[in-house]
Amino acid sequence: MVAMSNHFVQKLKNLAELDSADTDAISALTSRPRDYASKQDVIREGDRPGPVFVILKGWACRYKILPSGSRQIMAFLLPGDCCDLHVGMLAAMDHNLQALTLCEVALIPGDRMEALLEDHPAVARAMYKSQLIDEGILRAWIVSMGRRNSVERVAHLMCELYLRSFSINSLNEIAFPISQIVLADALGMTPVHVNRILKELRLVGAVTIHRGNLLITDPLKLVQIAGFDENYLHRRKAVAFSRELV
Amino acid sequence: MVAMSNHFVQKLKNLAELDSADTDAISALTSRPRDYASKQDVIREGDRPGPVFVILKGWACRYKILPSGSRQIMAFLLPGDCCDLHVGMLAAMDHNLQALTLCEVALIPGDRMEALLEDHPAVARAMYKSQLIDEGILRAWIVSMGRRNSVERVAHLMCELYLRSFSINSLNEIAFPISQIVLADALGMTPVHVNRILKELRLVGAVTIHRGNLLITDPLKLVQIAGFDENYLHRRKAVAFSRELV
DNA sequence: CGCTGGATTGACTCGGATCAAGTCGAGTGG
DNA sequence: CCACTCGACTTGATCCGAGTCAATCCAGCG
Repeated sequence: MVAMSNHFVQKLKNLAELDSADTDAISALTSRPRDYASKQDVIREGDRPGPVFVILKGWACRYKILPSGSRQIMAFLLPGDCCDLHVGMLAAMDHNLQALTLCEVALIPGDRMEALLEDHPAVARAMYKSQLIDEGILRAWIVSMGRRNSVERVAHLMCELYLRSFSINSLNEIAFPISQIVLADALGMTPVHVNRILKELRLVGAVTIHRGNLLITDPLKLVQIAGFDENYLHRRKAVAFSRELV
Repeated sequence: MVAMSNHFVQKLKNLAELDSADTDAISALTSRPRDYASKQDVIREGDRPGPVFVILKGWACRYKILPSGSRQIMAFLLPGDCCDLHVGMLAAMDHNLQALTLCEVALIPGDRMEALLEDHPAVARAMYKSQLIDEGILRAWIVSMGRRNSVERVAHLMCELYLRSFSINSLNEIAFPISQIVLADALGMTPVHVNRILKELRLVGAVTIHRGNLLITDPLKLVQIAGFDENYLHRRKAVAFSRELV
């Protein structure tokens, strides 16, 4: 089977040495993706979890709605990202998963996933590593919410998303398909304030957002504003920002 | 081997059906715990991760220090909790782990842990489930930081810690061995404000803290203030608060 | 061509931070 | 046994970052 290498394969290859048998097995499991429209829920809080979701194209997010009606986004899922391994063990989802753009999502049944991990130890290693990194990202998110002010918070998220999508795109400009409203829900701010902060970052020449793209005009400045340390992303070879850093 | 059942065993038993061979294997790996003094770091950011840590007695936390010097706690570890499975795969810790009280910690070497998971599938299931729940707790923490005000945030944390330590203690009162300063670092607030909030919660008759113990005087009120929904803890049989809830 | 959802900007408010004292309790040593 | 110290707790006064409320602008689209 000669499958086009997808973002998922690409990501796992960055996490462990995979041979062609490994990548073929992965490709086979992700060959029949399903489409989700922008703003469509992939799975909802309370639902019984089934297959493992793998985002092949587009952006998605995890979120919760509070009694008050306000929403908090706890994670962005980029192409190549996958949702919780072993979710099937839980009785009910404790949060929602939603497509932020048109998404291509592979659904891997729990037993097929188990078999994959069993038969391909290198894939298992990559998946476990990926899970560890995801946890690190959650922890970094908590740090941002707790101890960074709004400019720092916005800048930090941009740094993270830039590095996470670096493998896909070229330099300094990445796809950034999220509205200020979504950004506000992710950062625990109001859309109004997000708007002001973006303006500020634009005025100091750090970044600009144009037609769904994020252009980092001054990487070093952005990193400094954010107080960004990429160690929590556990990338093997640090290229992007680190080149700019001392 | 007739080992005293410890909190770790107890916790895993709540997550999966374990036979005596399973529990014996676990006990064997946790029989030589090491002591850590209060405020002592167990492992530091940047360190190469080694064994898996299991908290047998006492409280610990994960935290990060920002360039500004302020600290954010991202997780509390209670007796029975264990740190990341497979950490050994990462090159460096991205956060610190610290004892909050005198702690007894078991150190399980990576290969012994691998063998345990391999030979005892039920234990593996319990561990994976535990990891999923820990992630849910991180996500709930993000929601608190992003969208709850300080009273709600304090109340929510109390609800969570109460339920998490419920298995150990009896009703309405739990050990709560953390200072207001630590609480502030966990909730992204200042110690001064934490103090005021605690006073407020005391005055409305929801909770009191006395000599390192948390007494929940009005569980229903606390739950209402927090907007607490315990679903993210994925407990099999819901007893505690839910009895009070409609 | 009007409708709609996002982006933008201004005026005003308020929750929580900051600054500054002062209190309390557990050691600790003379 | 008491004075001293040190850390945590408590309280008040003031300040500021971000929320709230309310218009307006703008682009895409049916």
